[in-house]
Amino acid sequence: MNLFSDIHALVLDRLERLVAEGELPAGLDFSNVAVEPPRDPAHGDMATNAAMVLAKPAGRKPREIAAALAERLGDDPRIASAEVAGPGFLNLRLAPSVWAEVVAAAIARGNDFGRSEMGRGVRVNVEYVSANPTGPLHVGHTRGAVFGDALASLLDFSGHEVTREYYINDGGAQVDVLARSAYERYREACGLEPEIAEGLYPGDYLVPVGQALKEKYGESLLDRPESEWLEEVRAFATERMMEMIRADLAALGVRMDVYFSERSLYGSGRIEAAIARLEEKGLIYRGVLEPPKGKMPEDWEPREQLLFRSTAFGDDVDRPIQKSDGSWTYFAPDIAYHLDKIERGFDALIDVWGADHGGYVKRMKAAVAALSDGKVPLDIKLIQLVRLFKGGAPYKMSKRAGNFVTLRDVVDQVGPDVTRFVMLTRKNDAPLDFDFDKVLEQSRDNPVFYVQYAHARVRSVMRKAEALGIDVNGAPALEDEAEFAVARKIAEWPRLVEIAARGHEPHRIAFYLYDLASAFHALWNRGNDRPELRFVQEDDAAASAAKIPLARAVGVVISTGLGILGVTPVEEMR
RNA sequence: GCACCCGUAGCUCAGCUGGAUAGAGCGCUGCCCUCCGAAGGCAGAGGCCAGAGGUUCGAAUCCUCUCGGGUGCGCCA
Repeated sequence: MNLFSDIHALVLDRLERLVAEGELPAGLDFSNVAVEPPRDPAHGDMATNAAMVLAKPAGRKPREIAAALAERLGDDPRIASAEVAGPGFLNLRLAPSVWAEVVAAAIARGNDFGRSEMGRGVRVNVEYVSANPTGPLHVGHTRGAVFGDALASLLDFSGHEVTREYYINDGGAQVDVLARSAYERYREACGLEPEIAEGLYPGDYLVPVGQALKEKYGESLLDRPESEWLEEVRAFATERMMEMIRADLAALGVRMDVYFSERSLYGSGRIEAAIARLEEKGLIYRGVLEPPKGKMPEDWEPREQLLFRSTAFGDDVDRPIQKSDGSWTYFAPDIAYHLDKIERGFDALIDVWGADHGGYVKRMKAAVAALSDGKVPLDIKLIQLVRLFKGGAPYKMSKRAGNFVTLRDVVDQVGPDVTRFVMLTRKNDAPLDFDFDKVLEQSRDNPVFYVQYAHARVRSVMRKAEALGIDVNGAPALEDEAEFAVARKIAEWPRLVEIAARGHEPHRIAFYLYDLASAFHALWNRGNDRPELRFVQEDDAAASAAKIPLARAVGVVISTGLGILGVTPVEEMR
């Protein structure tokens, strides 16, 4: 039950009636007619802009149309009143019974309340994390992981068919560096002095890899040229890194459907095939790029390269797909990878990247547009930095990795639930401050606590009701304004899910849950002064039975919302 | 130099495919707690939505320009 779409449908029906009656001309476009919650509760429960949107094409004054629409809406039992206001808004007040129905519907549908059919039949691929397999995941990856995972869940909840995917960047020079770094740890394991040269990965996490190499190969790799061990050590170390990364993700509660290896594309002919596809469209040519303006590289010299005509799709310059030595740039396998996604039949692609990759967005969109003939949209979400604090002071740590704070450091300290929620308390493109102390604080200004506390209060009510033998399946009855405020918030949930899903903005769920918790706590606090508003009233089982459904519905929505964010709702606060 | 992101209360940030008098938390001011629903509650002050034009019934939101901050700019991914 989505109350807003129900009323929206009602408004459209009455507009059709006005057309049939000759009050409005035929052929009007109703697509911009909206039914929304008004900012000011004094304006009623819902407002529609229909009259203002239609005034011009209909050649009538907005307030006249609004008045006519108000009259036609009056015969629906759900509409208690319809008033023309301001420049032509129509403010609707709904019958009290409607809110009780919403509460009942939330309880009846449980964690499916708010589930949408919006994405029915739409296959979406969400690619996120995709960190180089050269070390443990750090905080930046953590935010991307949480965002991508919550977005995937949100899309699933709104009816899309979702695939969660990780692109393993195991094809470039960085995995050779990994191999050399692991080799030094191997030498160390063999009792030799490791030489961690400049540019190699110094982190302790490679020590066990070195030991494992010794267990597998003994000392047979010592004193042999790199060319003889590089490939095997690289494959071994990469596999170990991916095991570690998978374990890190698991600790955060992230589970991918597909791990796609960049390396698997090399030598398979698929990169060549992807480039050939672009070439058929006349988008590949040999040319020389202009040097970048303003910041001339020291060793710049004009060189002819193989270029992709990304400017045909809005990019600023054409992009190289081959280095001057003839090998592929990182862009080439990425093109092939995205072609693979297109060929797997996805209707929409989403990539989640760190904000430092922003300069790469246009060319990737250009490539996908070219390869899919514009049929498969690619949305790229950039994740801004996480700034770490502890007790208000900047936080630095280098336990395992040498110079950065890892996902494990964060999860071990505050737990996966807190980590996930906090990571979603900012828009993806805004920097996020993460304070190890504040996120565990039990106070109103900590949204994690505030939302969990609301859920715990609901559970507490339910436990108490059961202990007292109160019927928790009764019909809801609402009387106080604070109760209606909570019910209105609950009614917004299905609408919010669709808005958040449409915009690929999971943070909206977190903000909504905070608002819902806030309305719930306000009602709860009201019970301090007015005991008759308490959910459980020990001396009045009938009153309790009428009140408890609202609390229960709040619990349903909070647990559903937290579920989308990947956060476990708590039963009680400790 | 160019591109992308950002600029909203003292601080940190929300703000729905353009909607009415722009919201929340912190901080500030005032009132309220003599247990068992105060790990606080209620109320208030605080804004030229960076600035200037434009689009329209209507702009924080869309377009252009300016200013300020961040990120990136062949042979790293």
